[in-house]
Amino acid sequence: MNKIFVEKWKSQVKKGTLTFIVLNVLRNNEFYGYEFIEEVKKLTKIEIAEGTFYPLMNRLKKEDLVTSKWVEQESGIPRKYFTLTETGKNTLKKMQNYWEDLASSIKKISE
Amino acid sequence: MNKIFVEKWKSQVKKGTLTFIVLNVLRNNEFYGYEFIEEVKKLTKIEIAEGTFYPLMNRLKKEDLVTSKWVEQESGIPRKYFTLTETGKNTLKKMQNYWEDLASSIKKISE
DNA sequence: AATAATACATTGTTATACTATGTATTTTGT
DNA sequence: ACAAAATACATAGTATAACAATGTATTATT
Repeated sequence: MNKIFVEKWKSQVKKGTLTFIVLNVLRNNEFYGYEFIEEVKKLTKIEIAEGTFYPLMNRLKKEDLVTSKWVEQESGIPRKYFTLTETGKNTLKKMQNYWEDLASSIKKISE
Repeated sequence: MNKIFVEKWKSQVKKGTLTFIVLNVLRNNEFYGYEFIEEVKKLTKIEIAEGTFYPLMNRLKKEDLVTSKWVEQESGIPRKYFTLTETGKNTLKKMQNYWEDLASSIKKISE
């Protein structure tokens, strides 16, 4: 309720951006959820709440952009690994085009 | 309902991004709504629906990031001009820091 | 005279990130 | 040995913002 404007704004910027980040990071690598969140935190300083990540991945699965498989561990809880599908790769390319336009436009107007 | 994934995603990416664009464009210029929408379309190819713009500006006014004044025209409908406040300028700087981090992070992971 | 363009505005819908919460196992600290 | 923190997945409810649709009114175009 009392988050300041910039914090609320950051949360809004993540809408859509997170999907783009997820697909980008999965482009060349397989990850499981917990690992993914840690990885993105290191790479980008962006903190993805677990309550954001798992529903997001389920949406992406439903849209057939990613697949997942359970991998049993020698010890501990099984991990669910996510991979990009072909549809996911193609969709990512379209998103990359849009993002590049957007980022360069914003760069232009903020100079 | 039947918009394809990428179109829905573009709409989501605009959340937050539009606020950032608005504040950036108003940084050095005064604009009225209709003019602003046309200007952004030319500068960035981004189409801001009027039903997005006016509620957005009202939010920014309520947050004291922008002010507005009506300007009567010699002919035609009066125009409502928007200007950044000091709070708006300071807020914009914080947003710019975040955006630069985000944009460079995304650039990094998409290579 | 009709249509498009200019100009501001509101209502209702939809999508998504977040908080809070829950389950369960393993590792670390004291 | 025991408590706390970290690992790992998951869901329910809330808040926010973009958009479509619609509305009012004036001016320019054809």
